[in-house]
Amino acid sequence: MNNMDGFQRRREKKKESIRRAALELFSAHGVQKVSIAEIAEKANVSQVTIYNHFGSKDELLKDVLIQLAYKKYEEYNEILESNIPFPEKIEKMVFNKRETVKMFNEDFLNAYFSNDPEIQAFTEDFYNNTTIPLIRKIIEQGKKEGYIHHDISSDAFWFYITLFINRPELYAKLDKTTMMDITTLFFYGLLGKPPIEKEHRHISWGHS
Amino acid sequence: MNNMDGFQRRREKKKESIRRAALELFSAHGVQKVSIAEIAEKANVSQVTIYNHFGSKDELLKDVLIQLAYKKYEEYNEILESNIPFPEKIEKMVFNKRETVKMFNEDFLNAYFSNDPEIQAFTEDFYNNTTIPLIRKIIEQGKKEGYIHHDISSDAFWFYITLFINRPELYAKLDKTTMMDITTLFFYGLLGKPPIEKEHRHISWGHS
Amino acid sequence: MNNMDGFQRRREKKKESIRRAALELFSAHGVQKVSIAEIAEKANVSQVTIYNHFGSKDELLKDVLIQLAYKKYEEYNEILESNIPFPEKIEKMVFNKRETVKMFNEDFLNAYFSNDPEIQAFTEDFYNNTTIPLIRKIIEQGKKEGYIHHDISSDAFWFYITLFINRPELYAKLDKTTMMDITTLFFYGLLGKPPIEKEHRHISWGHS
Amino acid sequence: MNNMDGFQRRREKKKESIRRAALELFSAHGVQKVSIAEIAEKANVSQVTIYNHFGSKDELLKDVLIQLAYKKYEEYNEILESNIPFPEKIEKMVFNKRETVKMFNEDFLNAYFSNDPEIQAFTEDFYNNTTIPLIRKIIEQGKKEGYIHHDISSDAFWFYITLFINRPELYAKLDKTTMMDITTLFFYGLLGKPPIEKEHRHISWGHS
DNA sequence: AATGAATGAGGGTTCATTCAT
DNA sequence: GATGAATGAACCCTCATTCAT
Repeated sequence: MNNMDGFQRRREKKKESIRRAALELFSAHGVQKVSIAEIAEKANVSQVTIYNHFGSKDELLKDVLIQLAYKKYEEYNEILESNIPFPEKIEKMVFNKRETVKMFNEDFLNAYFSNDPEIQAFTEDFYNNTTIPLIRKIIEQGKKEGYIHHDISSDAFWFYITLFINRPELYAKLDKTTMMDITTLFFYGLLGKPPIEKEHRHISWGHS
Repeated sequence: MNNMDGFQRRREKKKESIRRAALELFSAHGVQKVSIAEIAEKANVSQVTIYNHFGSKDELLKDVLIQLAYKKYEEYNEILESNIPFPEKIEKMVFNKRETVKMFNEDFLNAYFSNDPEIQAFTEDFYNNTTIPLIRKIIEQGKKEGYIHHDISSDAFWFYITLFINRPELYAKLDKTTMMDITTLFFYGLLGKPPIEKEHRHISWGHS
Repeated sequence: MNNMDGFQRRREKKKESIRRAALELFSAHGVQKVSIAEIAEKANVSQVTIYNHFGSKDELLKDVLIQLAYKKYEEYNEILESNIPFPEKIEKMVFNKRETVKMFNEDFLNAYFSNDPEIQAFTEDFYNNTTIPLIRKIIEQGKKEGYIHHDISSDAFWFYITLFINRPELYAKLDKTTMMDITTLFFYGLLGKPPIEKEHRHISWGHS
Repeated sequence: MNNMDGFQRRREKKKESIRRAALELFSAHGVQKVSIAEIAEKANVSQVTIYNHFGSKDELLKDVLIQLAYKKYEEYNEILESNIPFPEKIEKMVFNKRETVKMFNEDFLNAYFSNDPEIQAFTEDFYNNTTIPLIRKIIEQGKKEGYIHHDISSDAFWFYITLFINRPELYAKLDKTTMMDITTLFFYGLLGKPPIEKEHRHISWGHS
């Protein structure tokens, strides 16, 4: 039993290190430019070990993406459940400079796995059972606290959010002031009135 | 001379047909997935002809991108100079379902040509001499007509615009109502007040 | 001692199950197309167990072939010793639809183990001490009973027989009438007179 | 035009040299054991050239087989149309030590291309339109001249012939006397009467 | 100027085999 | 003795690019 656990743990550790290497390289250079050989080297295993564990490059990619999806979901959920003001929650979700997820967006998935049934099933399932409930929670909270206009559909909200989310590599280049301007634009749009005192933005926001 | 012109014209025509083929394929499948052989076939020339005209795949890509940059600039400039209300101008620029330009964004360029001096030079030059003046014109007009809040920096404005621009493949999937919601969000942000009558949005917009 | 026997028996059982799996797969798909992994799976053991017992794929193949040789010999010998008319014996040997032995022919052996001394030694030894005596017995019996023409050398006889033997996968496709025609051709050749009553062929055969 | 011919001729020459190399190697070592690299080396071209000309290893194999089929057919047809006695024709067809065709038999084809529609279509077409008419011609001639017993079906005849045909690598090892014995067996079977004077076999054969 | 032919370098994948438990 | 994990070598194939006409 103990032995078995040891096996399993080791196995999972190695798989995890392969996943991590793959994610980093995929994110940095794109899926196609990264060869199995590179991943193997970065993860300190032989190429074949990757095949033994994941079957193929595509399977590895799928695995990485799925793991990532769950991880992201938990991150967001944790933020949502936390005890900070709503605008700050949104800010954390949207503008947080967490790890790069360049590859994790529908565009990419659709382009890469155009007809893969497994990925389609997962995507649909994940969207229905995980993403949508999460969005609903967010919107509910936002509307209840008066931070989201009640006329906006959840589809539109999600789409809007998605444009801003997951772009850490873009935000990384911006200076602080611009970043704050962007945040303002996010909340108030091109025409919206910016808060009177930028420095104390969070305080000045209240139930409008 | 006349003869030469004929030659030149033919030559340019062939180059153009190669460019067009390349752009379409690159946009549809991504730069890496498209082989020179495919471009050659689509453009009805031999592979070598592409090399004769452009030197290499990367050079071809650069050429395509640069041409595209100029074309896009002219499109935007034309809209700006036109005689329609400002919000409509912005809408046209941002939400217009023109041809796909999936590949034409800084992300992509940086990822692909990480250290290419030529592309860096072009990018910088184009940004300074073309993009910035354009943005400046837009902002000026927008502020003068009261459509853009006067505190927003041009960097932030540009960044914000960029998030929405060039996503025709995303907009294509949205229904009309959602699309209108997005437009509202774009102008007023999450917290902003949406127009009273959605159907006559443009009319209702005025100096807030 | 008893324990040891138990061990031995188990061991031999496992070896046998590996042999059987290997033979089936080799016969069905050819030696090269079958991987150790497949054999291991079919035999319900790990790949390493195969190596522990047989040393290598080639050794396993040799082992399988040698076992098969002995088995076939015994089959033939048994038929020969049995109490049925000579032509029927021949028929049983030649046209019997026993298990497939596609891989067990000199062609294959020579091709696969071109220079393997062990297999050469075995082949020669087996041929001298087992095949030849068997053939001799057959011919002797056949000539004594008038079923084989006395001028035919044993080499030629063996060669002739070999052409017909071990082709169960070919015979399987033939309908009954054709099969009988082939048998006739086998005994009488292209020019030979076929039996008067096909249905009672065996009866009609006699000392010509 | 001339130029075109030159191109075509060169191209065909190279393809032919690849085909020849492939055929030799496939015949000698079996399809699977031969790598594209080996064929390329033997044909004095790069591996890629093979791919440019044939597309894949399987396509190359198909091509080789199809070419071979036509060639063999012509060989046989030529013999059949020639002006020599019937038994000699058969002998030439059957026992001729032409090039090796180990790989060219239904077994092999079926095993290798189990479900390839192209090869199935070709096989069926070739069998119906080429093989069968040829056999018919042979049988007709044979029966007319009294060399084939009139009760034997053409299926059986073809099957019988096939057992003997295309085994040059086997015949190569036999001494002359044995070879003649085999020939006798082929014509007269195990029970048949051998010709009185082996040396003048051909002469002694006549309308029985 | 344009093309058909040819290629070196590299990528994903498989397999027989060994290592470590 | 048996197994899961790991691997080096090799294979088929693709691609950007060059050669020869």
